[in-house]
Formats: sequence, structure tokens, C-alpha cells
Amino acid sequence: MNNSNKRLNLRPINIMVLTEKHTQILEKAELLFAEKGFDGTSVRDIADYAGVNLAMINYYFGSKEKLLEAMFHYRMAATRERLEDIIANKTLSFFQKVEILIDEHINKVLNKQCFFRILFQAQVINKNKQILKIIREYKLGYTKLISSLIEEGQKAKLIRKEIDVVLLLTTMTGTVTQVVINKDFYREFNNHKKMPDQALNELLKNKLSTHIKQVFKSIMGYEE
Amino acid sequence: MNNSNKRLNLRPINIMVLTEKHTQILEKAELLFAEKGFDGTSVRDIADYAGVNLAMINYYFGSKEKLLEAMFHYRMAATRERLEDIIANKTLSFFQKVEILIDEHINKVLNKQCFFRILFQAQVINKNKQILKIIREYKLGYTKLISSLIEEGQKAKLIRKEIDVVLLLTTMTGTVTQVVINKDFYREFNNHKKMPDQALNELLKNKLSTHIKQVFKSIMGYEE
Amino acid sequence: MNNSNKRLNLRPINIMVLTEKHTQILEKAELLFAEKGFDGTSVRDIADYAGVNLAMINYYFGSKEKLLEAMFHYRMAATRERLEDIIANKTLSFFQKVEILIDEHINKVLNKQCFFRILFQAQVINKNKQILKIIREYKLGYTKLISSLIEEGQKAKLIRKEIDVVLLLTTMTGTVTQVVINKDFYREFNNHKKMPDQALNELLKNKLSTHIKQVFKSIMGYEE
Amino acid sequence: MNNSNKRLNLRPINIMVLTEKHTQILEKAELLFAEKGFDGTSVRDIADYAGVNLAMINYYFGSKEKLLEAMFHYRMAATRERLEDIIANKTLSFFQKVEILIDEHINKVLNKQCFFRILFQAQVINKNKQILKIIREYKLGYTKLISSLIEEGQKAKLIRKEIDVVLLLTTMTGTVTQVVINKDFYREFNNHKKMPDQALNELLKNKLSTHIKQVFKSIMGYEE
DNA sequence: CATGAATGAGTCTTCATTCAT
DNA sequence: AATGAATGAAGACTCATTCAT
Repeated sequence: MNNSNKRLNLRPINIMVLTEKHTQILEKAELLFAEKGFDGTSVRDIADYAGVNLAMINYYFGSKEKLLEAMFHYRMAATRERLEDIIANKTLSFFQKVEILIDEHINKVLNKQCFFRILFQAQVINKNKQILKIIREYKLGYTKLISSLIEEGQKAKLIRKEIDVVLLLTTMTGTVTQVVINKDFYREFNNHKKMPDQALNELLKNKLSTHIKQVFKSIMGYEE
Repeated sequence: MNNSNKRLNLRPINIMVLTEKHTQILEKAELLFAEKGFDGTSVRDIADYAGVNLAMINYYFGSKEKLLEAMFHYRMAATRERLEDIIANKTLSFFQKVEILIDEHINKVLNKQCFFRILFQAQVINKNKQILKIIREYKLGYTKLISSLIEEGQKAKLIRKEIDVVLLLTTMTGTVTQVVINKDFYREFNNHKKMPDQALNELLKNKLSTHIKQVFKSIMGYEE
Repeated sequence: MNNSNKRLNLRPINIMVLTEKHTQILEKAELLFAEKGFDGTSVRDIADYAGVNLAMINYYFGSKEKLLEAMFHYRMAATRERLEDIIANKTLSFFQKVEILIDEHINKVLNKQCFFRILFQAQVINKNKQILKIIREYKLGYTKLISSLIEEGQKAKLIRKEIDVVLLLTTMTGTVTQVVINKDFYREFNNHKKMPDQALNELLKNKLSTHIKQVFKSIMGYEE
Repeated sequence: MNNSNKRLNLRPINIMVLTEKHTQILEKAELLFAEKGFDGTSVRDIADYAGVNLAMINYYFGSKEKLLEAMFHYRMAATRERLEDIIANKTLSFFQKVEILIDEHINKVLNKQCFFRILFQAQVINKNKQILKIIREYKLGYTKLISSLIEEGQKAKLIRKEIDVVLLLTTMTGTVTQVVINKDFYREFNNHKKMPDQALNELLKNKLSTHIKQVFKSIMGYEE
């Protein structure tokens, strides 16, 4: 845990140590949860799809629930570390950092659509309180980090004083998430039916990058 | 089917006739689906919560799946009619219509958070193809209507020529959706813990209204 | 009830009076029971197929069970009357009567395959005691009538003294039954795949007629 | 698969491997299906009667339907092997083989009345196409084997040239089946009410043996 | 006389989890 | 450390029947 964590009062999160077998199962489970939902996926489905014994899921993770928790830690801890590195980077200007953060978020969501579908699912459904707590914890970390960056920009008078950071991030994550969800509709409405999925992803990444940067400029009140 | 439907080639959607008993059950089911997810809610849960016999759910709707379909028609058909009325209204200017559409969308989502949670759930989970088809049908209708409005604004040279309508709407729906999902986090991060839910909703409506109108201006390139 | 009934001690059977509506329902139910079995057919199936209200089935027949009982009376009472007439007929010789009985049985089973499938079902399944009782009653009547005919033939020294009437009838009914059941297999094995159903029925009637008459001769020991 | 199979083009049938637990359940299910019909027997009935957990039925067989399929394979595969052995046996004469086949069929049906009731049920009800396919497959095998035997007898000029094999077998199986179905009626009509079931079975076996052999002689046109 | 609405009991099947090995 | 066998609980759904009108 680096210094900025201490300053920002980020609580550490206990994460189960994952072997290769764990991650192999997690990555298969990710595809199934994204496709059929957490409740719509049975432990047997996961075991079959991952090619492991049914009882091994519980043996390795304790329960279906805890498997999901492990999945969130597995994906979100990496994101947090990356975020810390970018923000702590002394060689990048404020605006460079903002644009990198936007592009990295877009890339991450478009490249890991499965996980982000699951993340979205978990938040839209209020049921599992433990999962919601984990997500909130990570979101708190992310938001504090971004807030510290914004404040830095404000102190340097690069951007407006009044910025609702949560709303700003909400716009970004909401738009990107919605694009993933609407991908098939976008394809259909704009007559891209024959475009390969990979190409459509790249197209959307570019569109989103321009679009969100424009929105950020508008909200943050800066001109390059 | 009114004239604008014919011009825009909106396919009519067959909707089960709903009695008061139907809507009574639907509205209870809505709360449960939003809270626990479709797969996480049992038909027995719905029956108990709606105070009706278990077998009546199937008697009235045919199946759990068809109940969900009925719910989508019930909510989304009304939205479509409202949309048609606003766009067809001759007494409103282009910009008035845009702002009304934004505000009505924000109000609808914030006031019917349960239904919109279910709508997002259904889209994030790829499983139920019939439901996805119904949603796509309505989204197609909405988007065609908005497109016709945008084109009208473009013809009158009020806004930019190049506008990706789907991306524009995605920004709006994505942001509003994410705000609903993040409501508790927003409350916590901004120290509004004691603010009543109703007040927070109103606060968010105002913030969102200003925010999205600003984003639309930025994207559509207009100044009032 | 005619004289022979009294002599043979045939108990009368109380039969529900059937209106046209009753028989209309019965005949539709017959097709369904034959196709899907009694337990495999729901009262709703019958109501839908007969184009009547669901509650009307119980209203008209009392219960699903009693509908089946009515069906047996409806079909079997007619058979008994026909049997009595043939046997009582003074203008026919003994052998003529035997051959008519064989041919009529074959025709009846081949023409009313649905009902006879239900009759076999009911006998093969031991469950419904009331139905079994009704069937036994009719079979007793049939067998006594045939027995009286056989005795007549024996007295006239036209046929062998030692004849197991039940076994003789069992051979006939068993063979004809099995032919109905095996019809599709017969068609396939003998490469009659394109023969229309009606033609196959006629072919089988002829084959069975010759076949069973030959078997009867062999068992009863007569030569024409 | 032995040589005669290859010559006769008998398709092999894939059969689930059965443990002792499988057969234990199957044999209990057999009694219940015979007594109450397939549709009239619940999986719970079977579980209770076999003394196993309800969920184990599906665990072991996959479904109620597949349990029935397993039962047919279990019983009919054994019959086919026995048939092959008899027909391939070089130490038996043609007529010896015919008589053994008759007697073995009678014994099998009278000793396994439950299974044959179920076999009959399945054929009388047209519903379950998969089961009908399995039965047809086995019947095809049996009939081809018997046909080869008949041809052998015809080549050796021991029997008539024109014999409808399917009709011949239909007479045998139909008669024997009908005897099983009519057993109680036979008992009653011939005043054997106090005869133990075992004794009645033996009586019927003897009667049937003589009877069917006589019928076969008559049809096949041979004198020993 | 006829029926739409309603229901308690029952159907088959699947579930996540456990446990002896 | 890993797993095949097993299970109690719960799942969605269908059933024959009833009853107020």
C-alpha cells in the first residue's frame, strides 16, 4: 500500500489468495454470469464449463456467493492499482492524466464486457448486501483517488471550481456501460450488421473516447 | 396507430389486455424483481406479496416469463405514447421539446426506479431472448421518434449536422441509470446520509436536468 | 332386456342418459385419451378440443373419471346389443354366425381404433377399479353370449367338445388388438410406407379375417 | 455384436450402464408403472417405494422419461440376446427352435407381467415418441431374427412358402398379452377364484403353450 | 343452465451444499 | 487435496375441481 492510500484513508480489503485453478474457474464463471445472470447460472454450469468437479467449486471458494466476491476482488483490485499508478505518475500533466483515465476506462469496459455486465447486474439488484459492500468499498477508493486529482487540477486553476465528481464519474461509467448494453441495438440501428464484433468494439472505443472527452471538457470547463 | 407511426414505420405491438388484478400483481412483482432480480424472485414470493393465490399468477399471466413481458408492455407502451405526443406537439419549439424530453426521462426514471432497474437487468443479462426482442422493439420506436425530431432541428439549422443519435441517447439513459444505481453511494460520498429519500431524488433530478442539458448542448452544438 | 338376457343372467347396467352435447364431448375426449392416455390428458385439453367451457366437463359428467365411465357405456352397450341380435338371429347358421362375429369384431376394432386403445389402456392399468368393474361386466355379458353360441354348436356336433371359450376369444381380441398397435410397424416392416391409412386398414381387415377364421377352425375343429 | 447381427443389419442400441442401485429402482418402478400407469405414477411414489431420496431418481436417470427408457433397454436387450442364442444354436432342429421360442415367450410374459403391461401401455398410448422409437428398434431386431429362422425353414421345405411373419408374431404376442390382461376375468369366468396366482400362471402357461403351438402349426402348415 | 374466476394439492425438476472417502 | 454420491429445500408450473353468479 503506497503513501497516497494512507493520505486518502483507503481501507485495505482482504483478498483470498488465488491459485491458477481459482482464476481458471473465475474466468469461466464470468462468461456464464454475464450471459445468464448470477441467479440464472448454477454451480453445476460453472463446473461443467470450467471442466472441474462440481464439489470443487465449493471446495475452492466456499460457496457460490464467495466465488462472486472473489471475482470482484480479482477484477477490481487490479483496477485500483492501475488508478493509483496513473494518478501518482509525476511525468504526466493533469490533462494527460484525465485523458488516460478516460481511455483506460473505456478500454477496460469494452475489453472486459463480461465482468462489467456482472458489476452492473450486482448493483441493479439490491439483494446481495455483502457484494454491494465490496463494490462500494472499491468505488469509494476510485472516487477518492479521482477526487484528489480533480482537486489538484482545481488548485492549479486548470478547471472549474464547482465540479460534482460523483456526477462526473457517473456520466462516464453510465455512458460506457450503456454503450456495452446497447451494442447490438447500435449495430442494428446504424446498419452495421455485418461488421465483426472486434471492429465494432474499436469503432465504439473511438467514438466514446471523443465523446466523453468532449463531455468532460464541457463539465470541467477547460479548453486544451 | 397515428400518422407519425406510419411515416416512421413503427410496428404495432400486441399487448395483453390488463385488468385491475393484472396491474395489482404487476406492481407488486415490480418491487420484488427490482429488489431481488427476476431469477432471484420466486412466483411464490410474488403471490404472497401481492396477496393472491400462487396458482393465480400462472392463471393470469401464463408463466413467470410472460408476467415479465406483460410488465414491459405495461410500462413501455405508455412511454411511447407520451413520446409521440410531445414530438407531434405543434405549439412547442424544437429546443422546448428537447428539454421536455430530457426532464420527462429523468422524472420517469427517478420516479419509477423499480421498473428501470428491471429494464437494465434484462438488458445486462442476455438470457431471455423474447424479453430482449420486446425491449429492442420499443427502443427502436423511441429512437426513430427522437431521430425524426433531431432531423427536424438539423433541417432548421438549429443544431449540428453530424449527430450520433444512439450515442446521444445512450449518454442520457446511461447517466440517469447510473445515478439511480449510485444513489446510495452518492448520498454517502457527499455526506447526505440524513437527507430523506424524496429530497435526494429531487436534488438528483435538478442536478441531472442541468447536467444533461449542458451535455446535450455540447454535443448538439447549440446555444440557447 | 330380451329373453336370452334373462336366461344368461346378464345384469343390467345403469347408463347415464346422453344428450348430443355429451356425445360430442365424449368423441373428442376419445381421440385425446387414445393419443395421450387418460392420465396424460387434462380436462382442459378436452374442453379446448371439444370447444366447450372447462367447467362444463364436470357440470355434464361430474368428474373426469365419470366421463370415462360414460364413454365405456356409450361404446360397449351398443356392442352388446349387436351381439345379442346376431346370436338370436334364426336365419343364420352356426358357422355364419361365427364368421359374422369375427368380421364384426375386426371391423369394429379397426374402425374405432381410438376407443379400443382406451379399452386396452384401462385393462393394462390396474388403477381405476370402477372402470375395471364396468369392463368386466360387459366382458362377462359378451362371453356368456358367445358361450351360449358355442354350446349350441357343440350340441349340434358341429365343433369339438373341449373348447376354452375365454382362450378362444382372447386369441381373437389379442390378435386384433396387437395388429392395431403394430400397424405402423407392420407398415414399415413390409414396405407399405406410402400406402394410405385407409387402404392399410382394409388390407389388415382382410388378412385378419382369413387368419382368425383359420385359427378358429383349427381350435374348434371344424371344416366348412 | 455377433455375426448374425451383421448379416441381419441389426443396429446396436446404446444402453446406459446400470449399477445395482439403478436396477433396484427400476424394478420397483416397474411394479408401480404396471399398477398405476406411467402418468399415474409420480416420481415421489417411485422414490418412496424404492426407499431412496426423491432427488435421486433424477440424479440416477436424468428424468422420469429416461428412467422409462432405461427400463425398456434393461428388459428388451436381454430378450434380444436370448433370441440370438437360440436361433444361432446349431444343435437344435427348426421345429425345436420354434417351440422353444414360443415357450420362452410365454414364460417371459407370464413371469414378467409387470414389464409387459408397461410395454403394452407404451404402445397403446401414442404420446412418447422416443419410447416408441426404442420399442420399434427392438421389435425390428426380434422380427428380423425370427424372419431369418422362418426363411431357413422354408428353404428346407419344412413349412409353407407364404407366411406373414409379422402377423404370425402378432398372433402370439397379442394372445399372450391378452391372457395376462384377462387373467382375473379368466379366473372368475372359469370359477378358479381360490386358485393361487402361481398355480393359475402355470395353468395358463400350459394352455397357452399347447394353444399357440397348434395355431403356429395351422398357420405354418406343418405336421410334426 | 352455464361459466369465468379461483384454488389447494400435486407435478417434475433443479438447486447449492455436504460428506465419506 | 479432491471428488462421486447423495439430499433437503425450493423451483415453476399444472391439475381436477369448486363456486358465485
